[in-house]
Amino acid sequence: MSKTLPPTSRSLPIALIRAREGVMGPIRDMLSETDITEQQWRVLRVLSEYGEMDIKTLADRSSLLLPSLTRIASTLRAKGFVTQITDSRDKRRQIIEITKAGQTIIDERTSHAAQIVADFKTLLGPQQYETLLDLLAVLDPGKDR
Amino acid sequence: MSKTLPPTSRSLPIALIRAREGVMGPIRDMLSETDITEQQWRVLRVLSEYGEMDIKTLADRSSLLLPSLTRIASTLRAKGFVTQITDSRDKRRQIIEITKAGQTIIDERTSHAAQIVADFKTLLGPQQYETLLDLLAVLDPGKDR
DNA sequence: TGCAATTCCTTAACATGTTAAATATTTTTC
DNA sequence: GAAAAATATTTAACATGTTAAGGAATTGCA
Repeated sequence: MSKTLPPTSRSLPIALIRAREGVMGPIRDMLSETDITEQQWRVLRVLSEYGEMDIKTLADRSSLLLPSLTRIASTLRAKGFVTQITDSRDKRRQIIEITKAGQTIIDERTSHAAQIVADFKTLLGPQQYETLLDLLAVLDPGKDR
Repeated sequence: MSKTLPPTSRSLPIALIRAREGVMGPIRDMLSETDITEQQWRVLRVLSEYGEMDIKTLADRSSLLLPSLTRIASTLRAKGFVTQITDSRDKRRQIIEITKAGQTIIDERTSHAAQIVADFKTLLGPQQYETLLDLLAVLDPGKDR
């Protein structure tokens, strides 16, 4: 049983952070033309893909913590990109839905975003790209979702 | 040329975030026994590994942005885990060094941290663990460091 | 040499991450 | 059927992420 940490250059947490920086760079560049953040983009993407849902499910699917999402939802509401209503059957629940304006944000940039994804697939090679996603999924604490 | 985004469940940025959550979980549990954060731990680790350095190099090696590190350094200074002095030859430069107390924080938890790393290596298999680090390195924007 | 460009770091402002506590509503239990 | 337990969300407080601007010191070059 080793008692030595790997050099920080081979540290898994740091490697994950740096890889994320690398991937998010071009995406952030794309989003800089808009007034939404990376997280707001993610939320709109999930809403666009699945349709309306309660805020907890939304947090889970967009990998955000609830307190963050509460704030983000309020920002997106102010920008007119989502609506938020109280569920009539269970008044604890907040239901979020993407608006037409929100959907437009997604539609106008889907092609560009897809190109960025394609570039990374090319960079790694399609095979290794899939391998990477599979390996990352093993580390996902909520993979039983 | 596809114009469709992958489902968010197969999105590389999201997969990276979730994997990071999974890896950081046990590390955060470990750090919860202390009063330092994950980032503060990373900074102390780098300082312990490389010795004293200017704050910019430290930011680079610990994958933090300079404004964050300015604050973190000030926190660590207040806790007595690092010292910070102005370089006498180039008075723009701030030199950070880990203190004995800071080194103790690292030493007392290295074994536990190494065990966490070992567990992930076991989970993935040593082979695939190396593969994962290699693939992540390809995405690292600063890999020429 | 003197000043404009560059470099290093900090500050500012706002968004998100993270944990804990608070609030409101529903469900359970006796 | 009312108090207790559980659930869904928000609020609070503090740390970090991110981009832009500011301040101090050094460098480059006319």
